[in-house]
Amino acid sequence: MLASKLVCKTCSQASDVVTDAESGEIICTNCGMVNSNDKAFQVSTAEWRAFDHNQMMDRSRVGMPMTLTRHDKGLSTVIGIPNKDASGKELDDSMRSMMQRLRTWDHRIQVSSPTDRNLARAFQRLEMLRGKLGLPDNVIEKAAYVYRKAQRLGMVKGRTIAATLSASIYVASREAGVPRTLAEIASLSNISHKELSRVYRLIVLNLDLKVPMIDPVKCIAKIANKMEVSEKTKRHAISYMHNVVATGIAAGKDPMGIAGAVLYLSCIQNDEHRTQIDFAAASGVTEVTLRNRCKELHTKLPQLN
DNA sequence: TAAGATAAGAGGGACAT
DNA sequence: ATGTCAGTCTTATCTTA
Repeated sequence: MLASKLVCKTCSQASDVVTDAESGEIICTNCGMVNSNDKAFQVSTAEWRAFDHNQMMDRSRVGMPMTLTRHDKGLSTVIGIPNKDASGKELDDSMRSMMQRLRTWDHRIQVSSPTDRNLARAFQRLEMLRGKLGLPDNVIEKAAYVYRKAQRLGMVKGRTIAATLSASIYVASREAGVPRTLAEIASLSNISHKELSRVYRLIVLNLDLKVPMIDPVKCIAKIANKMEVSEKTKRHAISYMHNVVATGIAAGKDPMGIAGAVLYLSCIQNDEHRTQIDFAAASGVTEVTLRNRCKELHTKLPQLN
C-alpha cells in the first residue's frame, strides 16, 4: 500500500489516500471511497506552492512519477553498475564481488514472481504497441490497469499475453473515447481478429465493465483526417451524423461503417468527388457495407439527402 | 473504371431446450 | 451446456453505366 495526500472529490477532504499496490485502486481513508481510476481524486496543490527558487527546490518531490505500466509501478531502485563508493573511490575486491552478488539478487527480487515476470513481459509489449497505435499516455495507463486486473483474475492462463494485452488496450481506448478498431489493434499486434474479440468479450464479462459506445462523431473526424476532406464537408457530416444517431439507425451497426457512409454522402453533397473504395478503406469496412449503409440512410432519412 | 447487385459463408447475440 | 434463428458483415463474382 502506498499513501499520499490527495483531495477526494466525494468527501472534499484533503485526506490520506491509499493506493492498492496490487490493483492500482485508490481508496480515500476519510470516506472509504474506492475508485478504479484517479479521476475521483485531485492532487492537493497547497504543499506544492513555492514563491522563490529555494522553496521550489525544497518542495519538489524528486523521482519518476508513479506509473502502472511497469510491473513494479516504476517505484523500485536499482543498484548501479559503477564499482565506486559514495565518495567516488574504487571499491576493493571483496566489496566489489559483494556488490555483484547484491546486484544479482536485486534483479532477481525485482522480477521474481511469475506474476511480475508476466507483467514485465506484457508491459514491454505495451510499450512497443504504444508507438505503433499512436495512443496517448492515459490510454496506455488504463490498458496497464485493465491488464493487471485481468491477470489477477487468472485470465491470462491458457491464453497468450499478446491477446490479453491487446484486448486491454482495446478496452482502454474505448473507455477513453479514442476510436481504434478491433481490426487495427489485431493486425498491429499480430493476433487474429477472432482471438482478440474473444478475449475482449471475456474481459468485459469478467471485469464487469461497461464499455461505452464508440462515438460515431469521433469516427467521422478520424476518417475525415485520413481522407483529407474539406472542413466544410466535415462539419456537414458531423451535423448529419447527429441526426442519424437521433433516429437510432446506428444501433447495432459498425460505427465506422456508418461514419464512412455519412462522410461519403456529405462529400457528394459538397461536390467533393471521392470513390467508395477510398472511403471503405479509410473506414476499415468493405465497399459493400459502405453501400448498404448509404442505402439505409437514403431510405430512412430521405429528407437529408 | 466506379458503382451496384447478388450469393455464400462466418461469427456472435438472444432465446429456448 | 447446447442448438437454433435472425441479423450483420465480409468475400467473391458478375453486371451496369
